[in-house]
Amino acid sequence: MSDRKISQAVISRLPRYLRYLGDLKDEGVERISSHDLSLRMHVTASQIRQDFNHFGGFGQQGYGYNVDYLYEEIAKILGLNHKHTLVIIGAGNLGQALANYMNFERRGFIILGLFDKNPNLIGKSVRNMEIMDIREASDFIRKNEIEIAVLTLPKAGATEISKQLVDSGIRAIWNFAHVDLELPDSIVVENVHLSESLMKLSYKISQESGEEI
Amino acid sequence: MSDRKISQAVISRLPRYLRYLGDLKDEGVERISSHDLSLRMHVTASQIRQDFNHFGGFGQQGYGYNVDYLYEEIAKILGLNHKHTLVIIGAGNLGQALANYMNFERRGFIILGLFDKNPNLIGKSVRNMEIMDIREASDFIRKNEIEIAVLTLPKAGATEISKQLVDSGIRAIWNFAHVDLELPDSIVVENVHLSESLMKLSYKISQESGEEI
DNA sequence: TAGATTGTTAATCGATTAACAATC
DNA sequence: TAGATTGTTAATCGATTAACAATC
Repeated sequence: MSDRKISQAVISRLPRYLRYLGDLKDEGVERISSHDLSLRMHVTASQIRQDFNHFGGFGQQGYGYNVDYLYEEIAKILGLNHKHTLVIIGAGNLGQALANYMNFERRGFIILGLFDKNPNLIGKSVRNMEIMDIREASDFIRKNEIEIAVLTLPKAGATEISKQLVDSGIRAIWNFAHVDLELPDSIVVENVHLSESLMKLSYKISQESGEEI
Repeated sequence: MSDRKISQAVISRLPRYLRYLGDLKDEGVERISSHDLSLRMHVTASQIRQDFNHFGGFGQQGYGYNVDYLYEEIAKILGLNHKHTLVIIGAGNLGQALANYMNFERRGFIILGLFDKNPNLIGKSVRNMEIMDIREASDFIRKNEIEIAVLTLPKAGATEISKQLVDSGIRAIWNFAHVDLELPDSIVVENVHLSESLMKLSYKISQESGEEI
């Protein structure tokens, strides 16, 4: 299926394409040219065509791209045609917020369990799920063949726990902890470092302020 | 101060440098060479030196970099030597989670208000702050000269509200809504699109599965 | 002084954009 | 058929890596 090694830059743009194509679908638009899409997205038409052609070309000369078809194809490339099971490790504010984030379910990401080590949280109910003791996580993951672990716990515990998760058969970690996890290459890690994002914002503000110098 | 237009790639790496330097400080390490840092961070020493030299060079031949000094300099570049005031627009799960995220305060990001349009949330207390009616946001921002707005509300309202915020004098938006805001160039926008991050994770999982083909 | 390591220039690599022939 | 627009090759641009002279 896959023409090995699509660049990270291309992958990062796919979800955004999907979003715009979803909007077009909602507007009832049936087909779109790379040119018209480029105007909406503020990227070059050339880049759009290059990106799509990494996966074999979904368009037709003289016509453009069929919106529905292109949407489905990109969704498939992103693996959104499969269901994904996940657990949330760390049921603090962020973990609970993500658990309540309904949109994930819509995309096929099914939350099956929440875990924490804090006795005050264990047993508490979030979205009809009881928060479980983190010591039960390994068994749960094995039994339910969980694919993804969402790591929403403090830096301190993250490295240690991530190794246990991998030993339990987890295949991917969505990491919100402020550490770079060192795990076998076969384990997929996607980082969301919120504080780093906020620092970038801060940098840009400084630049704006100093502009007139 | 600034040698105009540092590339986005360089900026994105600065917070990570800061994190590693913080760890080194905690370990009591006084100085480090680009080579040793490159081993820890899994990047090339060349890139490290290039990155730092965009800002004028913080090292010394034959010695390396002083950890404390380098840490302070990068923090300054990122604008972390100033306090930043912010409000959270949208006090749902995610908004509340961010409000409770103490680490922001430690970095000088001071949360001064939370707003929502949901009457069930207005008046509720989060971290000793009462959630206010979103209709009061403009006045509040003006009166308190708020710099940053954190947008944690559904796609639907985001575009409209973002314009009001800008009219009220907001200078930067940390955007968690799944839209690309179209605002004047002088307004700083930093996006955190969680669902796009999750899709990238999903893509990588598909790649891993198909690897043996 | 000799050794280490930076700052910086040059070489390489990869990603983006431009151009155009193929084709619907 | 003529016009539109893709798929794809070639040109450009930018970012990363390598190399080394400067210097602490």
